[in-house]
Amino acid sequence: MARKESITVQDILDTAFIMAREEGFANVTARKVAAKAGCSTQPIFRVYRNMDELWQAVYERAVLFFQDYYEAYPKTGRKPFSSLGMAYIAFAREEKHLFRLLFLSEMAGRKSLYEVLNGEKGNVLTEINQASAMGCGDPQGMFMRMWLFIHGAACMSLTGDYDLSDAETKQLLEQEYVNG
Amino acid sequence: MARKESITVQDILDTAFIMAREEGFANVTARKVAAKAGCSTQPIFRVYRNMDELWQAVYERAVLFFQDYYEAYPKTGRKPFSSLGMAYIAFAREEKHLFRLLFLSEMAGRKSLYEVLNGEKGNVLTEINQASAMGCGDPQGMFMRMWLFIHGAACMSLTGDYDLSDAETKQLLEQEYVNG
DNA sequence: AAGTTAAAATAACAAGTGTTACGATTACAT
DNA sequence: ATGTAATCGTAACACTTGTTATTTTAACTT
Repeated sequence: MARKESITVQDILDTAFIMAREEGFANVTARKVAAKAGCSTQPIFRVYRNMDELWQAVYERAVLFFQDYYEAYPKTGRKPFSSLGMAYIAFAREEKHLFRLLFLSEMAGRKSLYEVLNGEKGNVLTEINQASAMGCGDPQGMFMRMWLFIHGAACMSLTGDYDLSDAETKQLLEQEYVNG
Repeated sequence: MARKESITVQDILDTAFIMAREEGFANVTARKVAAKAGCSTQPIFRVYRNMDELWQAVYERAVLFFQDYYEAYPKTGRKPFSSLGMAYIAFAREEKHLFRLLFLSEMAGRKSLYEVLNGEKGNVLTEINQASAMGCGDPQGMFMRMWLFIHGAACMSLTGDYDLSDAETKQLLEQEYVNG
């Protein structure tokens, strides 16, 4: 019979994802992943047809990672979009490489912002309904305006051009909501 | 005496800049620039010590290009930051590769947002003073909040997640200013 | 113990990168 | 015309990339 596999799909995907997270997506190359996983490049191509497939898997893992990050983020904001926005901005600050991959890359097969935000839980819809219930006349437009604001803050944090503190972020977000 | 030069610094820099603009900064390689300029890679290394120097020159040219773009952009907005913001968002839409390079890259020697926006003309200061003259209590804070909004819209346009029309942009920007 | 078979390692290929060594070319002074 | 010297093209080096061919290794059946 055949030899038992010593490097699993999980080993490879785990390693590749950690590298994407810590060193950036561009560093997820066949040889570098193999080196970090402690094997040759061969097991990668047994499990994945080619590097594109591995990259796609890493991307999808990053989507799940973000959704978990949001779930675990403390829900202190009292206004709609406030917690979602704060989680998003904190994610940009703390997970720069993943943020770039998810929300700024030109990767083929990239999901839309809406798809990534929504996941299985439908966060955006929840917030929009909440805004509507709180008397917001145009919750869709509100979401869009809020999100421009949120995405702007996230990107500025990324480049270091302006990095809001959590308190500032919260205050600005809630103020922004009032103004809508 | 020596042979006369047939490929100038301008030839190389022009070619490299056009490539950065049309094909993206990552495609500005020695061989590709040479091919497009119709010469070997040798003239590049006569004029620039190495590729880093050429890339730096391309970057600085992009900064000037943006500043000219803003100067030439029609000043229809009646509120502070409105025209600057519209020009910035239009730039993101029309010059995606240059926008990435200028405002989202991790390039070494990258200027801060403020430096790029200000240039020699001091656009930001002008707008802040104008806001102050129009009775805005906290023009610095106003600028910052407006800019989060503007940058957010620009980045969303870049990724195609949400592309505002000029009219929408203008309306939102002026509405945002009122709310500040 | 020998044979089978899949997994993993080694090594190579082809294409790309920055960079450099080396001639050939060309323009001018002599 | 000849010499000089800088410019440019050719070719190479050293390195990286994805991918594949080949060999070695290991596990189980017989």
